[in-house]
Amino acid sequence: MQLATWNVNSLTVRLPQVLDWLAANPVDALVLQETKTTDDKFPRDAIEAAGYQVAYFGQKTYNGVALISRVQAQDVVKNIPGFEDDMARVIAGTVDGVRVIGAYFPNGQAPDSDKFVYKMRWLDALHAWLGRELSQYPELVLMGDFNITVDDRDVWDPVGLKDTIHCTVQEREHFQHLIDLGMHDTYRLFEQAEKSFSWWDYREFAFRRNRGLRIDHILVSDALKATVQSCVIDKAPRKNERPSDHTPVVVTLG
DNA sequence: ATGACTCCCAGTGGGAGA
Repeated sequence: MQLATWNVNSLTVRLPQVLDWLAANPVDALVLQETKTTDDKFPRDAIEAAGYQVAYFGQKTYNGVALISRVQAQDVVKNIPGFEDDMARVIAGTVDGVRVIGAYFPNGQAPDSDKFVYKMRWLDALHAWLGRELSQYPELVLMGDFNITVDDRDVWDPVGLKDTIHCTVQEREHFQHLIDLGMHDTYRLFEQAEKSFSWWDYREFAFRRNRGLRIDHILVSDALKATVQSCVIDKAPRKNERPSDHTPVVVTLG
């Protein structure tokens, strides 16, 4: 079973690239972030024509998530139950017996901002809900754009970016709290090249210079850990014309 | 450098992303 996550930075712009990518990478499920489109405009037909089912939860201009899967996802949940939020950030569903949660974590803007306070509140709510989901669905995958670097290996310039957004101690503590529930960062279960990132700024030729961050992650529960065969970042779509600033991450479960 | 690039909704600029 293969699962993937991709922040597409507008599905309207990136739909052809998503369809091309799925044709070349026929994964069982793909979660998207930053679809930036309302549900009435979601390109459902094009995705179904490619042989996939889809559940989606969007809004105008910002955010928006989708869960694309070979078999229809069951028991779909949108956003974090009990957490009041006007942003569309989470979609969860059960695919082939595996609970799949796709999430677009808040950016946080800057450590002293209101948006950072919201990010911390959102992370608390996610943690509480993930605990409940794990007791109901032991075989669980949490993946998406976390907007958090796990440690300095995930940062192109850890000295220059120390304590800036995505690299703060508070964000990394929240990530560790998720791990402490019995989750595993699948990328680090394997030997990986140094300076491996999933996002590069559009400016200053950041991709060409490999000035990036690893902020897109795939976490699996204890029950799935032994089945993980690989976790790879697919840099190919970042080389497309009009690329997303993020590139897909793919996990293979045996 | 409170920049850079891209997307969106707007509308001949500005917010947000990371």
